[in-house]
Amino acid sequence: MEKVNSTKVFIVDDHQLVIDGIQALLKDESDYTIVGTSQKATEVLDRMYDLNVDILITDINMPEMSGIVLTKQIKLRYPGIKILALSMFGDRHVIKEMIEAGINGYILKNTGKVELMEALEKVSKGQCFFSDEVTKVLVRSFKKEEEFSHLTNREIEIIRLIEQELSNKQIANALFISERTVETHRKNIFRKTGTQSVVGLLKYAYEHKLI
Amino acid sequence: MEKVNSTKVFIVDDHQLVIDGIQALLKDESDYTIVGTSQKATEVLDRMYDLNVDILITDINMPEMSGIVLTKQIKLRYPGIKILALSMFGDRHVIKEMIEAGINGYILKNTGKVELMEALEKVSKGQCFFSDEVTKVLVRSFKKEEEFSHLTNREIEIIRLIEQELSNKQIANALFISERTVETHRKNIFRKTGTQSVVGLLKYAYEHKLI
DNA sequence: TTGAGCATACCCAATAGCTGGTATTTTTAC
DNA sequence: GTAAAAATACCAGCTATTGGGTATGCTCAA
Repeated sequence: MEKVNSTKVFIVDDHQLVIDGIQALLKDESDYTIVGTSQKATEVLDRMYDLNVDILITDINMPEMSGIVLTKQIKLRYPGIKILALSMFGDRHVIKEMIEAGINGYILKNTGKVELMEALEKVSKGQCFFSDEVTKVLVRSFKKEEEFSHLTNREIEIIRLIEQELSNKQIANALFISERTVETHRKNIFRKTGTQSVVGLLKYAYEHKLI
Repeated sequence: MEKVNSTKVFIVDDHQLVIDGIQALLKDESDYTIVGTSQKATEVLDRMYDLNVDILITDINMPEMSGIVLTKQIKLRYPGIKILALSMFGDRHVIKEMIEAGINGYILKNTGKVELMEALEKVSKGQCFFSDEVTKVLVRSFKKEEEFSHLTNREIEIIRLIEQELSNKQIANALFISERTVETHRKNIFRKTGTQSVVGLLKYAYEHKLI
């Protein structure tokens, strides 16, 4: 199993089955050796110390510590480790944050073995790899670049107050502005986020981590 | 690979990686033969026809058709097929619905190979298998049985529709009841949950895993 | 210095949602 | 077989939200 020139891979995912799955997929690939796995992002940092890991495959949505935080920590303490993000979703903001955190690749869990191998190969060579869907999001994002959904600070502040169950009047009092102003902000918020109700807005806010 | 007495398994999951993973895990287990896989629940029904499947492993959260609907359909048309549900979450209501739909087992994706094998073994024998976490939910549910929030099924149904951003009128249309009835249900829901706005209600729903 | 973007503010009409009732018919449970 | 619980339905009135606008200072950058 251990091979001198093989790439050392470490897997972090809170779903053991995904870990086992990837492990099974890579078992026969002598180019890759899995040197460790973990269900908790929090314990990964210390385990990196003596393993000489080449590629860290990490889930993004994990309890306790997200893949984003983990990536930042890893890149800070072990800049040599390449990171391949593995996620259920191709959310624009998450992708953006992960890229800013310094990932080398981003694949979705609905991709298969072939793409995983391709991703590992590219990443191990120092190149980048993104799933088609992720690339699509990137391109779209690049084209419109915030154009339609750039919420101002004031708007985000108001979304948070809405989430606190304040009515327009209460928000107006809290911020020392007129109720009319709050109404205008709400209108702009709905327009920018493409939502039409508080419910939709809050789902948007949760998704985009505004709250 | 094909073995006469081996149990025939079919896997449905919208994440190809999970499929590949399970496939890899079962590759060396001669007791199980994977006779097919699919990323779309909608196409599974027809493919069951001549495969003589023993166990269907199905994800629950899938686009287009949920595992719940799929289970019901399968049980209707192929009552002999055993169904092992595979999910990210141990949501009380989903578990309940799946059990009502007739599943034989329910495991979480954060369980490993050992548990998967155990589950397959029990299910293939006609027994049931539930992950520890799922069992815990079942027991808790049995003990308190709605005690603290005793929302009725209808009420929960309505909460879910509210979460889907439907207005009272739309909910009324969707459920073939009068708008007045929906209003009454809403009143009762607010009273029972101790909330006063949709926002509060949804937070309550998320906390109590009603959604 | 001019224009874009932001925060502020107002008006009006229409719609939706909330409050606090009452009441009938099923269903379920004992 | 009866009583409780759930689901259904209606009314009236009130408040809040929404969507259509318009408009004024202010700041910052081209």
